[in-house]
Amino acid sequence: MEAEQRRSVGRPRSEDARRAILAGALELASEHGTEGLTMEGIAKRAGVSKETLYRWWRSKADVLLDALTDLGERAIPVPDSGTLSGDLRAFTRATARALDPSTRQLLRTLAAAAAADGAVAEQVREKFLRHRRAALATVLDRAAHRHELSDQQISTVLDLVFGSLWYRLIFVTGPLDRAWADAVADAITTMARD
Amino acid sequence: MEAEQRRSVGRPRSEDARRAILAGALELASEHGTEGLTMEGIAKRAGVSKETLYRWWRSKADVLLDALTDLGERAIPVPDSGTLSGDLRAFTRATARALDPSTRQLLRTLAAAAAADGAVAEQVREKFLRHRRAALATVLDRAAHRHELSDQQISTVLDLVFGSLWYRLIFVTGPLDRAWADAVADAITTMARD
Amino acid sequence: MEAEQRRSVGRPRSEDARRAILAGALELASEHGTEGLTMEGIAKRAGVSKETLYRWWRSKADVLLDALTDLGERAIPVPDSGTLSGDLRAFTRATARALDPSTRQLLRTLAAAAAADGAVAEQVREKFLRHRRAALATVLDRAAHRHELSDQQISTVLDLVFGSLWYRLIFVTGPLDRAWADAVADAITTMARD
Amino acid sequence: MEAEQRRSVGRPRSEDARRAILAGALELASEHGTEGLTMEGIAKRAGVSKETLYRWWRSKADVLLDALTDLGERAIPVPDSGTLSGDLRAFTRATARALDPSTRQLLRTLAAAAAADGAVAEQVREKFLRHRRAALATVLDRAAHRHELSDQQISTVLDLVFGSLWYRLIFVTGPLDRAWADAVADAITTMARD
DNA sequence: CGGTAAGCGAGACGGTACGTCTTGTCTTATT
DNA sequence: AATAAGACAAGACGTACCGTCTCGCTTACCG
Repeated sequence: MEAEQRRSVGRPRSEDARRAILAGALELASEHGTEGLTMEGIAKRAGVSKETLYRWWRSKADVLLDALTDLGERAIPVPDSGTLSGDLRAFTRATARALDPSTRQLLRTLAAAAAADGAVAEQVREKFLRHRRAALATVLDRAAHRHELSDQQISTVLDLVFGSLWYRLIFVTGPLDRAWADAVADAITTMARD
Repeated sequence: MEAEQRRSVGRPRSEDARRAILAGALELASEHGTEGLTMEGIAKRAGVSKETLYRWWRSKADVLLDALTDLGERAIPVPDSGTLSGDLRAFTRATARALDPSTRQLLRTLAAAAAADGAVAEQVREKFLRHRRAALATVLDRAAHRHELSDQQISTVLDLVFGSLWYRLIFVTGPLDRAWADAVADAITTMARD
Repeated sequence: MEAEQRRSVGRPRSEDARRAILAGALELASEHGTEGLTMEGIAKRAGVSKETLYRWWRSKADVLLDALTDLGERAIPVPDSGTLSGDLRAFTRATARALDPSTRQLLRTLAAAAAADGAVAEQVREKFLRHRRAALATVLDRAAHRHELSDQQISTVLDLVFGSLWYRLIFVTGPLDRAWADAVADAITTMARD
Repeated sequence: MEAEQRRSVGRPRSEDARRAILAGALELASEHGTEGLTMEGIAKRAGVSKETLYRWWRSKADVLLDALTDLGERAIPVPDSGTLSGDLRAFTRATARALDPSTRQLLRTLAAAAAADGAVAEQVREKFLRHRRAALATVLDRAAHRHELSDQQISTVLDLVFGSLWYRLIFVTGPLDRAWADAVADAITTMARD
């Protein structure tokens, strides 16, 4: 509807440029982190003029967020083993498995941007964290229906699980491996068992 | 010993400059966050030349960490109410109480620096996080002795509690108030009750 | 001829656009000089797309010259008082009188373009200077017929008179007023009197 | 005096950088004219940062003028043959001889800058034209003492001679060679002869 | 009278230069 | 030897025009 109503006037936006920019931003953030992520660098990597970059995005955080949206909206598998314990383990293990080095660098860059600027933090919440939280919330809701967990606990558990994850990611207080996944899942399960 | 052996030749280091720099860095980080924290700005605020700044510190993160060391080493009260539940509540509540707006800005700036650079993350861990973890670890150790908690759970609980804290601080997923303090304390207590 | 041979197919060129562009260019050059004369600005002022501008003119100098053609081809009154002295005074005085502030700005802009680019200089010569030189040459030719002046001197005198004019216009070494007009006319007259 | 009072504090200005910048500006202006003279290009050619450039000069016109000052202050030989005719010929011929292609390009660039900006025009007058006018004025003064010329005519003659020169330089209405030099010198001489 | 083709507006695009800012290093004279 | 003062090379910032491009719409003519 929107697209049809907004009959395009003028040269249409280049989809190639858009893709190259978002891909370039992801690459730079993955490879060189916050330091390597500059508007100048993104433009160069994408073979695009700065003008074009600034026409569509206000800042590098804006570009990065847009680039991560796909990744953010990618369907997150919601395990359903019938027990909270099983579901939690499946979720945390899958999460740990997804964290290859370049993804970690990417997420650290994102965290740095969020920590540096409240407006970015809000965007990260809306465009990125929300989907992950929703996936885990589904699991927890089911557990609540089975009376394995109280409703009030759900949001606290969300913070505990994701908090632990980002905390380790940012400050590297320990590995984010299968051992971590199981420890967190077990801790929450124990907590839920009353 | 060290000081006496290193018989100083030439002009001694200015203690005034050192203090002014660390104080200035804290102010700038508290007031304007990552954006406002520049080596240039710190030097100006402290009435000191950039040369002096770079002679003693390599980067702004280095200055900030040094400035935060006092704050980091300030004795953290370790509650002892006789129960894990009481101690946890006391700890989380005290923590929440300490988080006035400027401290939050400061900690967010610190988190941004750590997320951006692994070397900084390590320093933050060693010089800052360690003390807080040690304080909470003392509480948890006591609980372990009373068999309220298993030894393996301790490090997981540390991550859960501090993870939740920094997660909220960075992404602002919710307030860090008394309600948060109690919810986290209760969750951990429930978990420990087997 | 040309127009009839080139039987137009398709939409005819917009005369409105052409006029608006030339008028806009003159205005911008008069008001803001070289600085304010940009293709972007001309298009905007004329309410025309850059495409249209570039379709018909290659550069701003091109537009400006075209815009000045009317002014260049406007009949320049050739005085005929019967004496070289009278004719010269009439010519230089009329010239000085025509130089209101916005015209000066315009001519300075033209001079800047000519000085910056030899191709533009040639165009200025052909489309603009030629007419003025022809007018003065007529006066001088008559004087030569009356033996007030030798034929070889004519081109030198042209350069002296117009040189003095542009020199003052560009470098502002003095006013271009009636005093100047008379001084130049008298100097040339004296020279011609052998 | 000045230099001794202004005891330098801080790192002294780099004389190498200054020279490289002025030389680079001259080269660029001589080789590529107005088009090729950019602050970015000067910095690059001089192996200097833009910061340094902007620290000492506000604009390219400012740099160019500074670069031309040496050339402007270079002693201009004042001929003294005893007759106005001889002196004038010597002066105009020497001037024409000095105008090699790269100098012409340079002067055209200067004229473009002056025509484009009144403030630059004033600077050009003060720092550049003044010396040339003074040299010719000396010759004319001598002629006035010999009663070959009236005092009032002097400034007019200055404008006529230099006007003719710059007019040909900018608009290329004819060559600036020995023939031009003699024609102008003769015209002025004739004029002076009453 | 409907097809065809150039003109036109809108505006995106890759570039280049602008003038400013911060970084980390350096070179002085002073303390 | 440490300091303040401040110059320096490097390079990113965000903006402005450049000249080109790609659309869809308009306006004639020509068959």
